[in-house]
Amino acid sequence: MTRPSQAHPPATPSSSVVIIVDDDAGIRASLDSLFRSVGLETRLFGSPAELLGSTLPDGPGCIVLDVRLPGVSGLDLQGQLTRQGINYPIIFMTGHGDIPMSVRAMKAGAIDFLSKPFRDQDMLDAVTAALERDAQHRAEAAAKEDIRAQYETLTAREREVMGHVTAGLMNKQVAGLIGLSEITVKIHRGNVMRKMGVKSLADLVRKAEALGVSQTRRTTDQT
Amino acid sequence: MTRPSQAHPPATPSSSVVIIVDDDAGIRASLDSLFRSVGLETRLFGSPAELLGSTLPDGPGCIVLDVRLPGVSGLDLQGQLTRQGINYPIIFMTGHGDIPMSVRAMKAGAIDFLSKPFRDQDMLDAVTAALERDAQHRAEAAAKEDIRAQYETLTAREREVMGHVTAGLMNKQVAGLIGLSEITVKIHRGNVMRKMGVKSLADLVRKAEALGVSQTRRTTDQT
DNA sequence: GATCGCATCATACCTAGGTATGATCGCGGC
DNA sequence: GCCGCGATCATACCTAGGTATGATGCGATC
Repeated sequence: MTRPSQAHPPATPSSSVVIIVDDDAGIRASLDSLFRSVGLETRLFGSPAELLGSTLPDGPGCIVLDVRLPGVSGLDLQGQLTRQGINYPIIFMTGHGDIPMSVRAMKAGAIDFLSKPFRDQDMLDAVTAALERDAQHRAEAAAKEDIRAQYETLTAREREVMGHVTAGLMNKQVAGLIGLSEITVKIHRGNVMRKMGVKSLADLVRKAEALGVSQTRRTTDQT
Repeated sequence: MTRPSQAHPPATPSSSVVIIVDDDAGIRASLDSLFRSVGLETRLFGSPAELLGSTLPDGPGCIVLDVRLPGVSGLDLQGQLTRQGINYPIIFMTGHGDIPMSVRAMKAGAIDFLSKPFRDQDMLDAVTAALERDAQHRAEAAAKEDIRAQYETLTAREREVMGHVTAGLMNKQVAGLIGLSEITVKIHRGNVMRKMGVKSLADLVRKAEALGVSQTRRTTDQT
Protein backbone atom coordinates (compact mmCIF):
# COMPACT_ATOMS: atom_id res chain seq x y z
CA MET A 1 0.00 0.00 0.00
CA THR A 2 2.75 2.44 0.82
CA ARG A 3 5.83 0.93 -0.75
CA PRO A 4 6.41 2.74 -4.03
CA SER A 5 8.73 0.31 -5.87
CA GLN A 6 8.68 2.96 -8.58
CA ALA A 7 10.77 2.32 -11.65
CA HIS A 8 12.40 -0.78 -10.22
CA PRO A 9 15.77 0.43 -8.92
CA PRO A 10 18.89 -1.45 -10.00
CA ALA A 11 19.10 -3.54 -6.80
CA THR A 12 20.43 -7.04 -7.35
CA PRO A 13 18.68 -8.77 -10.19
CA SER A 14 21.37 -11.42 -9.81
CA SER A 15 20.42 -14.82 -8.44
CA SER A 16 17.30 -16.12 -6.77
CA VAL A 17 17.13 -17.64 -3.32
CA VAL A 18 15.81 -21.06 -2.39
CA ILE A 19 14.51 -21.31 1.16
CA ILE A 20 14.88 -24.83 2.52
CA VAL A 21 12.88 -25.96 5.55
CA ASP A 22 13.52 -29.48 6.80
CA ASP A 23 14.25 -30.92 10.23
CA ASP A 24 16.77 -33.37 8.82
CA ALA A 25 20.20 -31.71 8.68
CA GLY A 26 21.38 -34.21 6.10
CA ILE A 27 18.58 -33.32 3.71
CA ARG A 28 19.21 -29.62 4.26
CA ALA A 29 22.87 -30.09 3.41
CA SER A 30 22.30 -32.10 0.30
CA LEU A 31 19.64 -29.71 -1.02
CA ASP A 32 21.91 -26.80 -0.19
CA SER A 33 24.66 -28.36 -2.23
CA LEU A 34 22.30 -29.22 -5.07
CA PHE A 35 20.97 -25.70 -5.45
CA ARG A 36 24.33 -24.02 -5.03
CA SER A 37 25.71 -26.23 -7.79
CA VAL A 38 23.36 -24.53 -10.24
CA GLY A 39 24.12 -21.04 -9.01
CA LEU A 40 21.19 -20.48 -6.67
CA GLU A 41 21.44 -18.89 -3.25
CA THR A 42 20.02 -20.79 -0.28
CA ARG A 43 18.66 -20.20 3.21
CA LEU A 44 18.41 -23.16 5.56
CA PHE A 45 15.89 -23.62 8.37
CA GLY A 46 15.26 -26.57 10.66
CA SER A 47 11.71 -25.60 11.58
CA PRO A 48 8.87 -23.29 10.56
CA ALA A 49 9.50 -21.23 13.71
CA GLU A 50 13.02 -20.44 12.57
CA LEU A 51 11.74 -19.34 9.19
CA LEU A 52 8.98 -17.17 10.64
CA GLY A 53 11.43 -15.53 13.03
CA SER A 54 14.01 -14.66 10.43
CA THR A 55 14.41 -11.74 8.12
CA LEU A 56 14.01 -12.82 4.55
CA PRO A 57 15.46 -11.17 1.47
CA ASP A 58 12.76 -9.59 -0.65
CA GLY A 59 14.19 -10.71 -3.95
CA PRO A 60 12.89 -13.50 -6.14
CA GLY A 61 12.87 -16.99 -4.68
CA CYS A 62 10.87 -20.02 -3.63
CA ILE A 63 10.44 -22.34 -0.67
CA VAL A 64 11.20 -26.04 -0.45
CA LEU A 65 9.35 -27.44 2.50
CA ASP A 66 8.91 -30.75 4.26
CA VAL A 67 5.24 -31.40 4.95
CA ARG A 68 5.84 -33.04 8.29
CA LEU A 69 7.71 -30.62 10.50
CA PRO A 70 8.13 -30.00 14.23
CA GLY A 71 5.47 -27.64 15.49
CA VAL A 72 3.38 -26.61 12.54
CA SER A 73 2.35 -28.67 9.61
CA GLY A 74 3.88 -27.55 6.33
CA LEU A 75 0.43 -27.01 4.94
CA ASP A 76 -0.47 -24.67 7.80
CA LEU A 77 2.77 -22.80 7.38
CA GLN A 78 1.64 -21.80 3.92
CA GLY A 79 -1.22 -19.81 5.41
CA GLN A 80 0.95 -18.19 8.06
CA LEU A 81 3.47 -17.04 5.49
CA THR A 82 0.76 -15.47 3.38
CA ARG A 83 -0.45 -13.60 6.46
CA GLN A 84 3.10 -12.30 6.93
CA GLY A 85 3.16 -11.03 3.38
CA ILE A 86 5.60 -13.68 2.26
CA ASN A 87 4.31 -15.11 -0.94
CA TYR A 88 6.95 -17.39 -2.36
CA PRO A 89 5.83 -20.36 -4.40
CA ILE A 90 6.14 -23.55 -2.37
CA ILE A 91 7.44 -26.99 -3.27
CA PHE A 92 6.50 -29.68 -0.81
CA MET A 93 8.54 -32.77 0.05
CA THR A 94 7.44 -35.72 2.08
CA GLY A 95 8.67 -39.08 3.23
CA HIS A 96 5.31 -40.41 4.37
CA GLY A 97 2.78 -38.58 2.26
CA ASP A 98 -0.49 -39.77 0.86
CA ILE A 99 -2.72 -38.73 -1.99
CA PRO A 100 -5.15 -36.56 -0.01
CA MET A 101 -2.22 -34.65 1.43
CA SER A 102 -0.73 -34.02 -1.99
CA VAL A 103 -4.07 -32.99 -3.44
CA ARG A 104 -4.68 -30.59 -0.56
CA ALA A 105 -1.26 -29.03 -1.10
CA MET A 106 -1.76 -28.64 -4.83
CA LYS A 107 -5.22 -27.14 -4.32
CA ALA A 108 -3.63 -24.63 -1.97
CA GLY A 109 -1.39 -23.50 -4.81
CA ALA A 110 1.76 -25.53 -4.32
CA ILE A 111 4.03 -25.79 -7.34
CA ASP A 112 4.89 -29.42 -6.82
CA PHE A 113 4.77 -32.21 -4.28
CA LEU A 114 7.71 -34.59 -4.30
CA SER A 115 7.98 -37.90 -2.45
CA LYS A 116 11.29 -38.68 -0.84
CA PRO A 117 13.46 -39.97 -2.20
CA PHE A 118 13.23 -37.87 -5.33
CA ARG A 119 15.61 -37.41 -8.21
CA ASP A 120 17.74 -34.26 -8.09
CA GLN A 121 16.55 -33.36 -11.54
CA ASP A 122 12.90 -33.47 -10.49
CA MET A 123 13.65 -31.08 -7.66
CA LEU A 124 15.56 -28.74 -9.95
CA ASP A 125 12.73 -28.78 -12.47
CA ALA A 126 10.27 -27.94 -9.74
CA VAL A 127 12.44 -25.09 -8.46
CA THR A 128 12.86 -23.74 -11.97
CA ALA A 129 9.11 -23.71 -12.44
CA ALA A 130 8.63 -22.10 -9.04
CA LEU A 131 11.14 -19.35 -9.75
CA GLU A 132 9.51 -18.64 -13.09
CA ARG A 133 6.14 -18.29 -11.48
CA ASP A 134 7.58 -16.06 -8.78
CA ALA A 135 9.26 -13.84 -11.35
CA GLN A 136 5.99 -13.43 -13.18
CA HIS A 137 4.08 -12.68 -9.99
CA ARG A 138 6.68 -10.12 -9.03
CA ALA A 139 6.52 -8.40 -12.37
CA GLU A 140 2.74 -8.16 -12.16
CA ALA A 141 2.81 -7.03 -8.54
CA ALA A 142 5.42 -4.36 -9.28
CA ALA A 143 3.44 -3.01 -12.22
CA LYS A 144 0.28 -2.88 -10.15
CA GLU A 145 2.12 -1.31 -7.24
CA ASP A 146 3.43 1.48 -9.44
CA ILE A 147 -0.08 2.24 -10.60
CA ARG A 148 -1.37 2.15 -7.07
CA ALA A 149 1.36 4.53 -5.93
CA GLN A 150 0.19 7.01 -8.54
CA TYR A 151 -3.41 6.51 -7.48
CA GLU A 152 -2.43 7.25 -3.87
CA THR A 153 -1.36 10.75 -4.89
CA LEU A 154 -4.89 11.59 -6.00
CA THR A 155 -7.20 13.56 -3.73
CA ALA A 156 -10.59 12.17 -2.81
CA ARG A 157 -12.33 14.34 -5.40
CA GLU A 158 -9.90 13.37 -8.10
CA ARG A 159 -10.50 9.70 -7.43
CA GLU A 160 -14.21 10.25 -7.57
CA VAL A 161 -13.93 12.01 -10.91
CA MET A 162 -11.56 9.35 -12.20
CA GLY A 163 -14.07 6.65 -11.34
CA HIS A 164 -16.82 8.32 -13.30
CA VAL A 165 -14.67 9.33 -16.23
CA THR A 166 -13.27 5.83 -16.68
CA ALA A 167 -16.80 4.51 -16.50
CA GLY A 168 -17.46 6.43 -19.69
CA LEU A 169 -19.41 9.42 -18.44
CA MET A 170 -19.05 12.83 -20.04
CA ASN A 171 -17.73 15.72 -18.00
CA LYS A 172 -21.14 17.31 -17.72
CA GLN A 173 -22.65 14.04 -16.48
CA VAL A 174 -19.97 13.74 -13.84
CA ALA A 175 -20.61 17.34 -12.86
CA GLY A 176 -24.31 16.66 -12.46
CA LEU A 177 -23.74 13.47 -10.48
CA ILE A 178 -21.49 14.94 -7.84
CA GLY A 179 -22.88 18.45 -7.91
CA LEU A 180 -20.09 20.45 -9.48
CA SER A 181 -19.66 22.70 -12.45
CA GLU A 182 -18.30 21.18 -15.62
CA ILE A 183 -15.21 23.39 -15.42
CA THR A 184 -14.24 22.01 -12.04
CA VAL A 185 -14.65 18.48 -13.33
CA LYS A 186 -12.32 19.33 -16.20
CA ILE A 187 -9.71 20.59 -13.77
CA HIS A 188 -9.90 17.45 -11.64
CA ARG A 189 -9.79 15.36 -14.77
CA GLY A 190 -6.68 17.14 -15.96
CA ASN A 191 -5.05 16.59 -12.56
CA VAL A 192 -5.93 12.90 -12.72
CA MET A 193 -4.34 12.52 -16.15
CA ARG A 194 -1.18 14.24 -14.97
CA LYS A 195 -0.87 12.40 -11.65
CA MET A 196 -1.64 9.03 -13.18
CA GLY A 197 1.02 9.64 -15.80
CA VAL A 198 -1.16 9.06 -18.83
CA LYS A 199 -1.72 11.08 -21.97
CA SER A 200 -4.87 9.41 -23.22
CA LEU A 201 -8.18 8.33 -21.78
CA ALA A 202 -7.50 4.82 -23.12
CA ASP A 203 -4.46 4.45 -20.91
CA LEU A 204 -6.33 5.86 -17.93
CA VAL A 205 -9.08 3.30 -18.43
CA ARG A 206 -6.51 0.50 -18.47
CA LYS A 207 -4.92 1.71 -15.26
CA ALA A 208 -8.33 2.05 -13.65
CA GLU A 209 -9.15 -1.52 -14.66
CA ALA A 210 -5.89 -2.73 -13.15
CA LEU A 211 -6.93 -1.04 -9.91
CA GLY A 212 -10.51 -2.21 -10.06
CA VAL A 213 -11.73 1.36 -9.90
CA SER A 214 -14.95 2.23 -11.67
CA GLN A 215 -17.82 4.13 -10.17
CA THR A 216 -20.84 3.50 -12.34
CA ARG A 217 -21.64 0.22 -14.03
CA ARG A 218 -22.07 -0.22 -17.75
CA THR A 219 -25.38 0.80 -19.17
CA THR A 220 -24.03 0.63 -22.69
CA ASP A 221 -23.83 -2.48 -24.84
CA GLN A 222 -26.96 -4.26 -26.08
CA THR A 223 -27.02 -5.16 -29.77
CA MET B 1 -15.38 -17.92 -33.65
CA THR B 2 -18.71 -18.04 -35.41
CA ARG B 3 -21.14 -19.02 -32.69
CA PRO B 4 -22.88 -15.83 -31.56
CA SER B 5 -24.40 -16.93 -28.23
CA GLN B 6 -25.76 -13.39 -28.18
CA ALA B 7 -27.93 -12.39 -25.29
CA HIS B 8 -28.03 -15.89 -23.80
CA PRO B 9 -31.40 -17.27 -24.90
CA PRO B 10 -33.63 -18.84 -22.26
CA ALA B 11 -32.59 -22.43 -23.13
CA THR B 12 -32.57 -24.75 -20.12
CA PRO B 13 -30.75 -23.23 -17.19
CA SER B 14 -32.19 -26.12 -15.21
CA SER B 15 -29.82 -28.79 -13.96
CA SER B 16 -26.19 -29.57 -14.70
CA VAL B 17 -24.92 -32.84 -16.05
CA VAL B 18 -22.29 -35.10 -14.51
CA ILE B 19 -20.43 -37.25 -17.01
CA ILE B 20 -19.25 -40.48 -15.44
CA VAL B 21 -16.50 -42.54 -17.07
CA ASP B 22 -15.58 -45.82 -15.38
CA ASP B 23 -15.18 -49.35 -16.65
CA ASP B 24 -16.81 -50.79 -13.56
CA ALA B 25 -20.56 -50.98 -14.05
CA GLY B 26 -21.12 -51.12 -10.31
CA ILE B 27 -19.30 -47.87 -9.73
CA ARG B 28 -21.15 -46.23 -12.59
CA ALA B 29 -24.46 -47.29 -11.10
CA SER B 30 -23.69 -46.10 -7.61
CA LEU B 31 -22.36 -42.74 -8.80
CA ASP B 32 -25.40 -42.40 -11.04
CA SER B 33 -27.65 -42.95 -8.07
CA LEU B 34 -25.64 -40.60 -5.89
CA PHE B 35 -25.78 -37.69 -8.32
CA ARG B 36 -29.42 -38.21 -9.22
CA SER B 37 -30.30 -38.15 -5.54
CA VAL B 38 -29.16 -34.54 -5.40
CA GLY B 39 -30.96 -33.55 -8.58
CA LEU B 40 -28.12 -33.75 -11.08
CA GLU B 41 -28.41 -35.27 -14.53
CA THR B 42 -25.91 -37.97 -15.49
CA ARG B 43 -24.32 -39.55 -18.56
CA LEU B 44 -22.61 -42.90 -18.14
CA PHE B 45 -19.68 -44.22 -20.18
CA GLY B 46 -17.62 -47.39 -19.82
CA SER B 47 -14.59 -46.12 -21.73
CA PRO B 48 -13.01 -42.93 -23.09
CA ALA B 49 -13.86 -44.08 -26.62
CA GLU B 50 -17.55 -44.12 -25.80
CA LEU B 51 -17.34 -40.62 -24.41
CA LEU B 52 -15.40 -39.28 -27.40
CA GLY B 53 -17.84 -40.89 -29.81
CA SER B 54 -20.94 -39.48 -28.20
CA THR B 55 -22.76 -36.23 -28.58
CA LEU B 56 -22.60 -34.25 -25.39
CA PRO B 57 -25.02 -31.65 -24.18
CA ASP B 58 -23.49 -28.20 -24.25
CA GLY B 59 -24.91 -27.09 -20.95
CA PRO B 60 -23.04 -26.78 -17.67
CA GLY B 61 -21.48 -29.92 -16.25
CA CYS B 62 -18.37 -31.76 -15.17
CA ILE B 63 -16.63 -35.08 -15.67
CA VAL B 64 -15.93 -37.77 -13.11
CA LEU B 65 -13.22 -40.01 -14.49
CA ASP B 66 -11.32 -43.10 -13.47
CA VAL B 67 -7.60 -42.60 -14.08
CA ARG B 68 -7.00 -46.15 -15.16
CA LEU B 69 -9.26 -46.92 -18.09
CA PRO B 70 -9.26 -49.31 -21.06
CA GLY B 71 -7.51 -47.76 -24.04
CA VAL B 72 -6.44 -44.29 -23.03
CA SER B 73 -5.23 -43.11 -19.68
CA GLY B 74 -7.57 -40.74 -17.96
CA LEU B 75 -4.85 -38.14 -17.92
CA ASP B 76 -4.42 -38.35 -21.70
CA LEU B 77 -8.16 -38.13 -22.19
CA GLN B 78 -8.04 -34.69 -20.66
CA GLY B 79 -5.93 -33.45 -23.56
CA GLN B 80 -8.09 -35.12 -26.18
CA LEU B 81 -11.23 -33.55 -24.80
CA THR B 82 -9.68 -30.13 -24.85
CA ARG B 83 -8.79 -30.65 -28.50
CA GLN B 84 -12.42 -31.52 -29.18
CA GLY B 85 -13.53 -28.28 -27.58
CA ILE B 86 -14.94 -30.05 -24.55
CA ASN B 87 -13.76 -28.21 -21.55
CA TYR B 88 -15.55 -29.58 -18.54
CA PRO B 89 -13.75 -29.55 -15.21
CA ILE B 90 -12.53 -33.04 -14.33
CA ILE B 91 -12.59 -34.98 -11.09
CA PHE B 92 -10.33 -38.01 -11.07
CA MET B 93 -10.91 -41.24 -9.18
CA THR B 94 -8.49 -44.05 -8.71
CA GLY B 95 -8.18 -47.36 -6.94
CA HIS B 96 -4.44 -47.73 -7.36
CA GLY B 97 -3.13 -44.20 -7.59
CA ASP B 98 0.08 -42.76 -6.31
CA ILE B 99 1.27 -39.29 -5.40
CA PRO B 100 3.01 -38.45 -8.71
CA MET B 101 -0.15 -39.37 -10.58
CA SER B 102 -2.30 -37.15 -8.39
CA VAL B 103 0.16 -34.29 -8.63
CA ARG B 104 0.27 -34.58 -12.40
CA ALA B 105 -3.52 -34.52 -12.57
CA MET B 106 -3.79 -31.49 -10.33
CA LYS B 107 -1.12 -29.64 -12.30
CA ALA B 108 -3.12 -30.33 -15.44
CA GLY B 109 -6.03 -28.49 -13.88
CA ALA B 110 -8.11 -31.25 -12.31
CA ILE B 111 -10.57 -30.14 -9.65
CA ASP B 112 -9.93 -33.04 -7.33
CA PHE B 113 -8.37 -36.47 -7.18
CA LEU B 114 -10.19 -39.00 -5.02
CA SER B 115 -8.90 -42.39 -3.95
CA LYS B 116 -11.39 -45.23 -3.97
CA PRO B 117 -13.11 -45.88 -1.78
CA PHE B 118 -14.16 -42.31 -1.10
CA ARG B 119 -16.98 -40.91 0.95
CA ASP B 120 -20.08 -39.87 -0.98
CA GLN B 121 -19.88 -36.47 0.59
CA ASP B 122 -16.33 -35.91 -0.65
CA MET B 123 -17.45 -36.71 -4.18
CA LEU B 124 -20.44 -34.41 -3.91
CA ASP B 125 -18.26 -31.62 -2.58
CA ALA B 126 -15.87 -32.09 -5.48
CA VAL B 127 -18.70 -32.06 -8.01
CA THR B 128 -20.15 -28.94 -6.44
CA ALA B 129 -16.81 -27.19 -6.74
CA ALA B 130 -16.42 -28.40 -10.31
CA LEU B 131 -19.85 -27.17 -11.34
CA GLU B 132 -19.16 -23.80 -9.77
CA ARG B 133 -15.94 -23.46 -11.69
CA ASP B 134 -17.66 -24.52 -14.90
CA ALA B 135 -20.42 -21.99 -14.39
CA GLN B 136 -17.89 -19.24 -13.95
CA HIS B 137 -15.92 -20.31 -17.00
CA ARG B 138 -19.10 -20.39 -19.03
CA ALA B 139 -20.13 -16.94 -17.95
CA GLU B 140 -16.74 -15.54 -18.88
CA ALA B 141 -16.65 -17.40 -22.17
CA ALA B 142 -20.13 -16.23 -23.09
CA ALA B 143 -19.29 -12.61 -22.34
CA LYS B 144 -16.13 -12.82 -24.38
CA GLU B 145 -17.93 -14.60 -27.20
CA ASP B 146 -20.50 -11.83 -27.42
CA ILE B 147 -17.77 -9.26 -27.73
CA ARG B 148 -15.99 -11.33 -30.33
CA ALA B 149 -19.18 -11.68 -32.34
CA GLN B 150 -19.43 -7.89 -32.47
CA TYR B 151 -15.79 -7.63 -33.43
CA GLU B 152 -16.38 -10.08 -36.30
CA THR B 153 -18.80 -7.61 -37.88
CA LEU B 154 -16.05 -5.02 -38.27
CA THR B 155 -14.32 -4.57 -41.60
CA ALA B 156 -10.54 -4.83 -41.80
CA ARG B 157 -10.14 -1.05 -41.80
CA GLU B 158 -12.46 -0.63 -38.87
CA ARG B 159 -10.45 -3.13 -36.84
CA GLU B 160 -7.27 -1.33 -37.72
CA VAL B 161 -8.72 1.99 -36.59
CA MET B 162 -10.11 0.40 -33.44
CA GLY B 163 -6.69 -0.93 -32.55
CA HIS B 164 -5.08 2.47 -32.80
CA VAL B 165 -7.91 4.35 -31.14
CA THR B 166 -7.97 2.04 -28.13
CA ALA B 167 -4.21 2.40 -27.90
CA GLY B 168 -4.83 6.05 -27.14
CA LEU B 169 -3.94 7.72 -30.44
CA MET B 170 -5.77 10.78 -31.65
CA ASN B 171 -7.72 10.62 -34.90
CA LYS B 172 -5.12 12.64 -36.75
CA GLN B 173 -2.35 10.33 -35.56
CA VAL B 174 -4.27 7.30 -36.75
CA ALA B 175 -4.86 9.04 -40.05
CA GLY B 176 -1.15 9.70 -40.47
CA LEU B 177 -0.19 6.17 -39.50
CA ILE B 178 -2.36 4.38 -41.99
CA GLY B 179 -2.37 7.09 -44.62
CA LEU B 180 -5.93 8.36 -44.49
CA SER B 181 -7.62 11.68 -43.95
CA GLU B 182 -8.81 12.48 -40.46
CA ILE B 183 -12.40 12.58 -41.66
CA THR B 184 -12.25 9.01 -42.89
CA VAL B 185 -10.81 7.90 -39.58
CA LYS B 186 -13.71 9.58 -37.81
CA ILE B 187 -16.16 7.69 -39.98
CA HIS B 188 -14.51 4.36 -39.28
CA ARG B 189 -14.35 5.23 -35.62
CA GLY B 190 -18.04 6.02 -35.54
CA ASN B 191 -18.79 2.70 -37.24
CA VAL B 192 -16.66 0.89 -34.69
CA MET B 193 -18.51 2.47 -31.78
CA ARG B 194 -21.85 1.55 -33.31
CA LYS B 195 -20.94 -2.03 -34.27
CA MET B 196 -19.23 -2.74 -30.96
CA GLY B 197 -22.30 -1.51 -29.14
CA VAL B 198 -20.59 1.07 -26.97
CA LYS B 199 -21.33 4.70 -26.30
CA SER B 200 -18.03 5.73 -24.78
CA LEU B 201 -14.36 5.29 -25.54
CA ALA B 202 -13.91 3.84 -22.06
CA ASP B 203 -16.21 0.93 -22.83
CA LEU B 204 -14.54 0.40 -26.19
CA VAL B 205 -11.16 0.18 -24.48
CA ARG B 206 -12.49 -2.43 -22.08
CA LYS B 207 -13.87 -4.53 -24.90
CA ALA B 208 -10.61 -4.20 -26.80
CA GLU B 209 -8.72 -5.37 -23.71
CA ALA B 210 -11.01 -8.38 -23.40
CA LEU B 211 -10.17 -9.23 -27.00
CA GLY B 212 -6.46 -8.53 -26.64
CA VAL B 213 -6.64 -6.02 -29.46
CA SER B 214 -4.30 -3.06 -29.34
CA GLN B 215 -2.10 -1.88 -32.14
CA THR B 216 0.55 0.37 -30.68
CA ARG B 217 2.22 -0.10 -27.34
CA ARG B 218 2.21 2.41 -24.52
CA THR B 219 4.69 5.22 -24.72
CA THR B 220 3.01 7.06 -21.90
CA ASP B 221 3.67 6.58 -18.19
CA GLN B 222 7.06 7.38 -16.64
CA THR B 223 6.94 9.29 -13.36
C1' DG C 1 -2.65 34.81 12.07
C1' DA C 2 -0.12 33.65 7.92
C1' DT C 3 0.53 30.00 4.74
C1' DC C 4 -0.43 26.03 2.00
C1' DG C 5 -3.14 22.62 -0.22
C1' DC C 6 -7.54 21.56 -1.84
C1' DA C 7 -11.70 22.69 -3.88
C1' DT C 8 -14.57 25.62 -6.27
C1' DC C 9 -16.03 28.44 -10.34
C1' DA C 10 -15.88 32.02 -14.33
C1' DT C 11 -14.26 33.67 -18.81
C1' DA C 12 -11.85 32.80 -22.78
C1' DC C 13 -9.76 30.21 -26.26
C1' DC C 14 -8.21 26.33 -28.71
C1' DT C 15 -8.19 21.44 -30.06
C1' DA C 16 -10.47 17.00 -30.62
C1' DG C 17 -14.46 14.25 -31.48
C1' DG C 18 -18.81 13.24 -33.92
C1' DT C 19 -22.18 13.40 -37.53
C1' DA C 20 -24.73 14.70 -41.66
C1' DT C 21 -24.70 15.46 -46.62
C1' DG C 22 -22.83 14.43 -50.79
C1' DA C 23 -19.67 12.56 -53.88
C1' DT C 24 -16.21 9.23 -56.23
C1' DC C 25 -14.10 4.76 -56.87
C1' DG C 26 -13.42 -0.30 -57.07
C1' DC C 27 -14.87 -4.89 -56.52
C1' DG C 28 -17.89 -8.89 -56.55
C1' DG C 29 -22.32 -10.77 -57.46
C1' DC C 30 -26.87 -11.21 -59.89
C1' DG D 1 -24.19 -3.94 -67.19
C1' DC D 2 -26.34 -2.68 -62.81
C1' DC D 3 -26.28 -2.81 -57.76
C1' DG D 4 -24.55 -2.87 -53.23
C1' DC D 5 -20.92 -2.45 -50.10
C1' DG D 6 -16.79 -0.79 -48.47
C1' DA D 7 -13.55 2.78 -48.65
C1' DT D 8 -12.30 7.26 -49.48
C1' DC D 9 -12.66 12.36 -48.87
C1' DA D 10 -14.75 17.31 -48.61
C1' DT D 11 -17.59 20.85 -46.38
C1' DA D 12 -20.10 22.25 -42.64
C1' DC D 13 -21.66 22.33 -38.06
C1' DC D 14 -22.05 21.13 -33.41
C1' DT D 15 -20.48 19.09 -29.02
C1' DA D 16 -16.86 17.63 -25.91
C1' DG D 17 -12.34 17.99 -24.02
C1' DG D 18 -8.38 20.69 -22.30
C1' DT D 19 -5.90 24.55 -20.46
C1' DA D 20 -4.69 29.18 -18.92
C1' DT D 21 -5.75 33.11 -16.00
C1' DG D 22 -7.75 34.71 -12.11
C1' DA D 23 -10.37 34.59 -8.07
C1' DT D 24 -12.71 32.90 -3.56
C1' DG D 25 -13.27 29.98 0.47
C1' DC D 26 -11.98 26.49 3.89
C1' DG D 27 -9.33 23.73 6.94
C1' DA D 28 -4.96 22.36 8.75
C1' DT D 29 -0.39 23.37 9.90
C1' DC D 30 3.39 26.20 11.54
